[in-house]
Amino acid sequence: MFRFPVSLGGSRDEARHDQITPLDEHRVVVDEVDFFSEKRDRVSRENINDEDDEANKVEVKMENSRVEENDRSRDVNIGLNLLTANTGSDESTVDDGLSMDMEDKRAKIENAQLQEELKKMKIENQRLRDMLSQAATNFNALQMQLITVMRQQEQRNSSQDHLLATEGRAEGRKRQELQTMVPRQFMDLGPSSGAAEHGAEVSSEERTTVRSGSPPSLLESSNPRENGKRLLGREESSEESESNAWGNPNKVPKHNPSSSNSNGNRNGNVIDQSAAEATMRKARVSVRARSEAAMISDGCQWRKYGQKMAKGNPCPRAYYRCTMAGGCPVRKQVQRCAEDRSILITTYEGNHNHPLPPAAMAMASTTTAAASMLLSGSMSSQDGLMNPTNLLARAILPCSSSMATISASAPFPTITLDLTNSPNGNNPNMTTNNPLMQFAQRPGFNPAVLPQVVGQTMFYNQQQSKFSGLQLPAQPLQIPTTSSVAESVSAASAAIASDPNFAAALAAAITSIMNGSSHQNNTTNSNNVATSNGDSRQ
DNA sequence: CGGTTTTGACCCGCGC
DNA sequence: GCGCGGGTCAAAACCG
Repeated sequence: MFRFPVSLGGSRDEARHDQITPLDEHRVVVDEVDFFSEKRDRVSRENINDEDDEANKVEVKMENSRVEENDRSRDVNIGLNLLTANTGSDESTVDDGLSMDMEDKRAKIENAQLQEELKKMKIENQRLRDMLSQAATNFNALQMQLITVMRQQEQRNSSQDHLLATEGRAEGRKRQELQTMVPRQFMDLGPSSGAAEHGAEVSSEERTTVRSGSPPSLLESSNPRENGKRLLGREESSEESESNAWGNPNKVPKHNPSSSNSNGNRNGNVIDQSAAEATMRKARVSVRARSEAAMISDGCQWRKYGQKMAKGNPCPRAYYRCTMAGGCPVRKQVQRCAEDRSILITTYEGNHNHPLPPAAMAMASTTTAAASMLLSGSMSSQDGLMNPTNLLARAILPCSSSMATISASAPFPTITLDLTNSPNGNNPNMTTNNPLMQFAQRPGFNPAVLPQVVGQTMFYNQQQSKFSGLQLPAQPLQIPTTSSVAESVSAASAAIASDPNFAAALAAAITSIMNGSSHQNNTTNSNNVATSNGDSRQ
């Protein structure tokens, strides 16, 4: 089991953890558990030698092989020096005073050698990180292109259906055909594509407004509270559309007939869509982790804005808001588990509308991917059978576990990622059958990084999810954990990429998605998950 | 002095 | 309608 490093905490924490037993007195408390501290420390250490590394970095990017040659040449030189030192040490039998000097020289040379190696490792580390970042960027770009193409295809299909529907109304002999056509539209296109009456037009409108968020009028009309004093407090800027869409996710009515009234040209299908997207915005990802700290560090900056005593739990629940960017809608709740107070439950809600530092990407991607899986599973059972994400989930997560659970219970669909699994896990065999678990067993695997790979795939499907209610399958998600929670993105990605089982599963899942894509639509051009979830409200 | 935390009050949804 | 619980606000206190 992973034990988080601990350090002395402040008086505030002592007050918060008044439940600590005397047996725990010898245990020190930290302000924060930093899952990614190792990574950050590495970055900060590298910054010390930034000037030295810069020149090398340039050369690394230009020609890797040259770097190796240069490094090799350095090694040669160092070796020569060492040989000289050794020779000197041989002479030490003659003169002890000289021996001391030579020992010092050798130590210095070794030190220099170690520093050289350290520098090389830093350079390589940086290069790998750049490569990973570049790969992720390329992947996102390709993903967006794919989504765009598929949107265009679906738009054409919608147009054809729309044309047929119009003709069907004009020609009575085709009505029977039309009756079979319209239901298919609902089934294939989903609420997000607009109903048969609107077809591609609505789809086009969505594409242009998906990033601009909800019309302020909609928010005002649907939420009288926004007209009051609370509107003055924050997210008052209509330009911050994303924050308008996400700023008050809880304030979006679950069933919002007024929204359809405010958009008089929308039909009932859009109402379903609105409700579905309201549900989407309410999706939460809960992370359970063992921690003595008051809050896990996920790389983001949070501001506490409230604290409440939750019923049935002696520990207060703290409410945090992301302060990395103005108007960021992401919030999280932190509470200790009532049964096991060493477990910290952090519930994330919303998606960031701003760039994240690398240290924050892991957790953010984790929650996003988990929410994606949750949401993509929140579709009708009929569609769920054809849902590639379900196939993906089956491929990657073939066996059940209690490590993560999906809850459709009101008021919010929540997926819980349990990172507290003990060594005596519930089912030790599940690691042998599950490629994900297998590669997760590797040293250096960071469970928080996994969804950066898997989640990207899920993201695509998230955009296509049809919400006809929360008929969530009992499809637990397994996010395993190891002792090396703070490992780097590079190590995990390399492990992922090098695992043939995982690669096969992922390839199969992606293939499933591609094959099933012709039946999907309503994708967005945005890779900003913060907007993709929240701004498509109509 | 600006940002954060604390904390009581308020609002809203939901169940009875 | 009322009470309860969850979530949020915002003024005051706190902190670096």
